[in-house]
Parts: sequence; structure tokens; C-alpha cells
Amino acid sequence: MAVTIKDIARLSGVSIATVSKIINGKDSDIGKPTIERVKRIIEEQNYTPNIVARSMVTKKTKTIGLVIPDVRNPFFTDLVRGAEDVANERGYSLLFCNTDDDLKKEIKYINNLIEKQVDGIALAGAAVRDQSLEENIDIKVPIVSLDRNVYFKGVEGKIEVDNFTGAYDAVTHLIKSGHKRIMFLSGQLNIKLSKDRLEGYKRALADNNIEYYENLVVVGKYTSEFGYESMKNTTPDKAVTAIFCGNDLIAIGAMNALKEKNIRIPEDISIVGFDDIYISSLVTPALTTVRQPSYEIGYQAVEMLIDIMESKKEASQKREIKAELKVRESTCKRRSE
Amino acid sequence: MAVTIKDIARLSGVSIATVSKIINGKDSDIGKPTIERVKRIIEEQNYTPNIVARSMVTKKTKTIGLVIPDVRNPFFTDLVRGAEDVANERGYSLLFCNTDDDLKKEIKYINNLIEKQVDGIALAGAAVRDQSLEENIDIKVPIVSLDRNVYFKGVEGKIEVDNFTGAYDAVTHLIKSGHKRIMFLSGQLNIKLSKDRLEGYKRALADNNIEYYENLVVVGKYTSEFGYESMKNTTPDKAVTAIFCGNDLIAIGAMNALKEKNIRIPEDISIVGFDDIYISSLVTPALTTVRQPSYEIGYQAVEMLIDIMESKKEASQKREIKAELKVRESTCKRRSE
DNA sequence: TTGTATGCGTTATCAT
DNA sequence: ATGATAACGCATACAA
Repeated sequence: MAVTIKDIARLSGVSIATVSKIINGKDSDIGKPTIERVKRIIEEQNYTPNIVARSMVTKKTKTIGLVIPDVRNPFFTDLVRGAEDVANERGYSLLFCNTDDDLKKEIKYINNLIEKQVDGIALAGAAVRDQSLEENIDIKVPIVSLDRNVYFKGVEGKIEVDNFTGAYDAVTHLIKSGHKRIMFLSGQLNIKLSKDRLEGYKRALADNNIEYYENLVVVGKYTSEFGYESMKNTTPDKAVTAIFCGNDLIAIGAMNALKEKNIRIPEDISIVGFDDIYISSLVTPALTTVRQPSYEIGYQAVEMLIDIMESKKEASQKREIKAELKVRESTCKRRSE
Repeated sequence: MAVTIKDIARLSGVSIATVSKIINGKDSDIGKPTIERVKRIIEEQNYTPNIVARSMVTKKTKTIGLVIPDVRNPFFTDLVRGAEDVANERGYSLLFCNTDDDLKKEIKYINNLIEKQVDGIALAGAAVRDQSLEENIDIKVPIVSLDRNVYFKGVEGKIEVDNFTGAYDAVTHLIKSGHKRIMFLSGQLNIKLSKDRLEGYKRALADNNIEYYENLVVVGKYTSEFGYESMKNTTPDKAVTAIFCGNDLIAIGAMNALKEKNIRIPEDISIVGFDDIYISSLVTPALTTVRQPSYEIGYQAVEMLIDIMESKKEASQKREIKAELKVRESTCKRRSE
């Protein structure tokens, strides 16, 4: 049987009220000797308060639900760490959920989190959503959505990445380097971030008076397999001298396929990715990419969430995060012919 | 105010005892119509039971603490996912803690987990430990330690990887390919797994009558930087034709340094890593490595933990997991001269 | 300066 | 077939 506040009270010869006050630092009007005695006994008994019981009365669990598609997606692993770091700094714990981009699983997890009385939820929603379904789900705790749009009632904060500008900058970089015929290996277009990146791509072309060709855009999954296959199976148009990829995994897959075909990077084809995951600086040539500060995204999301939770004042916030081009070795000026 | 069991009882015109029974499926002797009515009202009111309150009486939180050094370490990101998957399958939630390999932080987290009344803890301990300190800490919930040794009282299960054999197999592979002078870029030797890998390396040499040279072993951190620097700054002995690396990150760093020096892999030098992290099959040449099934390790650890928690019978288990050599492109037969 | 009493939302025992 | 009630461990308003 674990030792409880009652035991401490009995052993110290005081009431549990007194012990409770001492534990919670509300001991301003309790005698010094009593405080010391009680603290000694707490120490001796190796007593730790039962936070579950405390939560019953305070209505706060000091716990946050973190819901993401998959930690193994390198973008999310850093994000998760950022989230954990703030949570810890602020005295919160993180309940950890992977949805595999499955809205059903996501909703199931969220319900479980609510049953467990989390104080708030940080949610990177599944890709494919169902607005009319979600709008009928009223989540009773504050939610901050990150990176992906969600439609649940009760969403009070948003952290978004400026994908449009990120893509725009990447493609502009290629154009400034002399590339004109630029492929785009895009991820699934049913998520907003993909659409934004595509728009950035288009706009950069337009702003430089380069015509947009639909058949230069190939859509697939955000995996290295997609990148590999799409370069392996179809030889790109001879005039293509650069490829902009929806994310780094696609880019790396594409690079590997091109290497196998003895197409040199960047001399023959320049490649740009998106995300700047850990591996991108380690491949050869090191990948030019658009850096998403995923650690900071996680950090800021949970920070915003806690701020909202702790002072219901400034709810309904939105913060946009810049994505920054990192030029490395997979891009170069196009050789004039 | 959230709707409680009391509200459901009132609205259904029954007692809370009845509602409770229905919620928990203990409704064998409750009337069909009552059950249906209550269930309807629960639905209507969108009621979810308060698990915190339930935990007060059941003494179970259905929550497990997962303590690891850092999710960003690719070995742990897969492990975490395996852990989460079983937890979810078995109806548990995961409280997620990163210790940064800091024993103090680890102990702080564990105390917090205990205060939060977790039913058990899965612990990948910090590298540097303090046996005499730990042995005085009696953790009141079941612990399963994974991958790394810990000395807390209350550790009831262990999942370990056979690092010795993994290293032995890797080095034997190199020897069978004709390599004799094999460097070892080891991680910090104050953790058991590093020692085991070193022993595997030594034994493989010995079993093949190859002398062990201490200066062929370089010790550093388990990072790509260490691999890179140690190959960048010192040119390996001409006779060295193969390098065994303590993990894949070291191997990839080393590969990059060698490439910069125009040393060909595997033609000039063969390289073997350890772990088989995601990136290893994506670099060029694809890395030959010893695969640690990190997802399975996480999965099995938490599975064992739950088994121990749910039936205190077969405590004190130990399970050893094999590490398997994956031959890819970074190793080849040594050219005879 | 300290203690008494109530309640948080639920489960479980024992009645009815 | 259903209900009354104690108990879980703690915080807090109020009393003393």
C-alpha cells in the first residue's frame, strides 16, 4: 500500500489539511517547526502525492495530448521533441498518439485523451479530412492545430508554415540559376500544404515569364519510393535541368534513381527538396532544400497551447512560420550551351 | 460543466450504480429496456466517463511511462513507434519522456511518472549510470528496461540486443571478404552495448587469427560528426581496407569524409555500420550494416511490461533479440594484389 | 496556527 | 433488477 497524505498527517501528528498546505507551498501561516517536521516525515516516508487524486479536485491533469500522423516521419520526430521540451519546461506531461494519417484513428485517440482529462491537445491532423463530420465534433478542451488544417469545433490556435513562399523561393532559386524547365514531384494534393507548394511553384514560374506545363508535375506520396520510381521508370524530358521535390524523401529517392542512370547531380540535373530533415545534409551531394523548423513548430505549438490553457484570454491565435531555403550541393548554375 | 455519470443517472431515472454497471458491461442482470434507455441518453449527452475518477478507485490508470534518451536518435524513433503500437492495441496510453541521456533528468521523469500513477515504465536508460545511487531507488511500479542496463530496484524485465554477435558477424563478414586490417570506429565505451560490440570485433579477429591492434580502434560519440572528423583529420593507415563503425551515423559520416578525399567505397575501403536506420539504405552506396529491429524492441518491451503488469506472475523476464547483418553496397571483396 | 468537513466522479459491495 | 453508500487521495472553504 502506498503511503498517502493521511499517513503523513498521522505520523506528523497534524491534520491532512496542514500537510496539504505544506506540500503545495501554502504554508505562510503554518509554524516553522511544524513545516520542518512534516517535511522530514515526507522525506523519510518517501512520500509522493497522488496526482490522480489531486486532479480530481483541481480539475487539471497537467497533461497534454500530442497527436501526430507518425513519429517516423522525420518532420514529426523533431516536432515531437520540440513539443516535449516545452511541455516539460512548463511542468506538463505529454500523452503520445500516432494516427497513421487515419482520421478515424485520430478521432478515437482524441476521445481517449478527453476521457483521460487532458488539459489540452496539440494536433497535427491526418491528411484526408471530413469537414462536415468534424464540425459536429465539439472538443471540450483547447486544441492547437499544427501544420495541417482541422475543422473540429474548439480549435483555438494554429501554427502554420508558409509553404507557398518556401516553394516560391526554392523555384526562384532554380530559375535564377538559369533553369527553365523544372519538374515538380509533388506529394498528394489533397492536403493544403501540397497545394500551397504547388501554388508557390506556379507563381515563381509566372513571375519569371516561364510557362507552366501540367505534365511537368507528377503527383505521388511523400516517400523516397515515389521519388525513386518516378525517376526510374520515366526518363525526364531532355530539356529538364532541375527538379523541385515536395519533400526531402522524394528528392533523395529521385537522386538515387538518377545516380543509377549515371545522370550527374547537380551538373546534369539540379534537385531541391523540402523539409531539411536530418539526412538531407548527409547524402551526397548534400541536398539543397527548404528548411522547415520542425522542432520550433512543435515547441511553439505546445507553448501556445499552454498559454491558452492557463489564461483563457487570448484564444484563437494564429502564428505563421517561415520556411527558409538552404542552398547546398544538389543545385548549381545551369551550364550555358 | 462536463456531464457526469450523475447527470446520466438523473436523466435516465436510474441510480448511478446502474449507469456504472452499464458503462462497464456488467449489465447481465439489468433490464434490456433500462440498458437501452441509458445508452441512448449517454449518446445524446455525448457523455464520456472521467477516467481520472475511475483510476481513483480502480488503482489503474491504463497509462505507461516511456522513457528514452532522445526520439531524434533514429534508433529510438522506431522503437517509440513500436512501443506506442502495442500500448494502443492493449488499451494503454503512453506518457512520453526524453532524458537526453541525463541520469538526473531520468530520475526526475520517473518520479513524475510515479506521481502520475502510471501502471508501469518502459525505460531505455541514460548511458552513464550510478549503480550505488540507483540501487537505493525503489520504484514501486514494474519496469522493463530496454537496450541499456539499469540498476533500479523494481526492474522486472529486460529486453536486450545481442550486440556481441552482431558485431562478430559484421567483422567476420569483412574478414571472409579478404579484409585483414579493419578499423573500428566505436562509440563511448562506458555503455555496455559499446563494450559488447568491441568484444565482438575482437573475438572475430581472434577466431580468424588476426592480431588485434589497439590503435585501429578509435573511440568517440555515436554521431556522424565523429565519423566524419575521425576520417577527415587522420588518414587511415594504407593497409586499412575496411572500417567497422559503432553505428550507422558514424559510418555515414566516415563515408562522406572518404568521398571528399576521393577514396572509393567499397573499392578502396569497405564500410559496415550498425543499427540499420532509415537513412542507411538511402545513402550511396547503400550501407552494409547490422540491423537492430528497433520497432520490435519497443514493441516487445512494452508487450512484456503489460504482461507483467496485468498478471504479476511471471515477473523478472529477460529476452534477447538478434541483430542481423544486412549486406548492401558499401562492402565488397578485397581485390587481391 | 491548525483542524473539520465537504466534494471531485467513479467503482464496488451489499441491500432491497 | 436496481439502488444506497462507502471509499479512493487530495484540496479547500470555513471553523476554531
